[in-house]
Amino acid sequence: SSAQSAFTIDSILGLDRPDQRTVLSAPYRPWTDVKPAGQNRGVVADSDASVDVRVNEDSKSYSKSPADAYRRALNWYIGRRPRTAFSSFQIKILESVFQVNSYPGIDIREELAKKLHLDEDRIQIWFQNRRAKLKRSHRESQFLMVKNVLSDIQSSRDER
Amino acid sequence: SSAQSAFTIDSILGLDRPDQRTVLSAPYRPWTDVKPAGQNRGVVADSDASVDVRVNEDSKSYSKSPADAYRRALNWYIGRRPRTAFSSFQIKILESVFQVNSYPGIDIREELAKKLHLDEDRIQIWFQNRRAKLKRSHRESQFLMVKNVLSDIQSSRDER
DNA sequence: TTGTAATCTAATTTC
DNA sequence: GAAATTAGATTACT
Repeated sequence: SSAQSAFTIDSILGLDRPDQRTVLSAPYRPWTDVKPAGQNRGVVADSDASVDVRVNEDSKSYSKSPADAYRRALNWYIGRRPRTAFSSFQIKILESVFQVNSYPGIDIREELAKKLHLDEDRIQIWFQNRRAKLKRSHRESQFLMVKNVLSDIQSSRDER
Repeated sequence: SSAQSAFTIDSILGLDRPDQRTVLSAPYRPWTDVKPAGQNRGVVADSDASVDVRVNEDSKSYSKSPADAYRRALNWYIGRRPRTAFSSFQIKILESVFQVNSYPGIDIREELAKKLHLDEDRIQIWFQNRRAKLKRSHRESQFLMVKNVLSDIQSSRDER
């Protein structure tokens, strides 16, 4: 029964419309949310209430060239979340939790979020990236070990 | 409690689920647990049945470096299928079909698999993920609409 | 330039 | 099959 024949590649290629994607799948940006009166441009994630003092900006003056401003505005328009800058205190806590549990469940993530004044989403992303980093470094060291073993074999062979 | 997976290989090896063993012992880091010799996986079976050699003509060429080989070996050990990289042609076809039918039956999936040189499983997973993506975007746009209505109400109230 | 937050999506798990 | 999550790869910001 050729119910399938309706979907040959050729026929499908015929009705190819380039810009249906934009209509169909708008970017998913939940943080574009209701902040009634406020600037939610806050970018830097945490606020008060903690030991955390993130003062010293060093003296890195960022170039505020029109090009940069334009790029930033474009990114905002495109919808990328402003990069979160974790405080050293927040990172210390996250790292110490990561030591004992690299896969914190929702409960732990929520608790961390509350105590560090971060969104739970930020916590989750942080752990994802942290695991990727650890895995990367582990992979590289393993690779180096293999490489060294191989070169050892090579050199011991050369000695003969 | 963990009566769920009583005698799976993973549970015996302690590779079960992260949250269950964090308290008990070392952190759960699957990629660290590599034990070279092969008694770890009961199901090794045949060699390359799922190695996924599907490098497509117009997709990015993959480097065959030792590091990559090692990564693939790791993935095999851990038991996760190597990530499939669909070619732009394949995606174009899949998207086109998705426009017309988001729930293709087995017959359509098989036909796609054959014509795109993919496993039918990959097709099915692709449609599942694609539906999830579409659902997310719908949720988001609905939310934006509500948000706009609310802010309209707010501003019209401010005008008084 | 480097490190890493953010994004996208294929694959997995649980229900 | 949906929902939630993880992994892998990449992008882009500082």
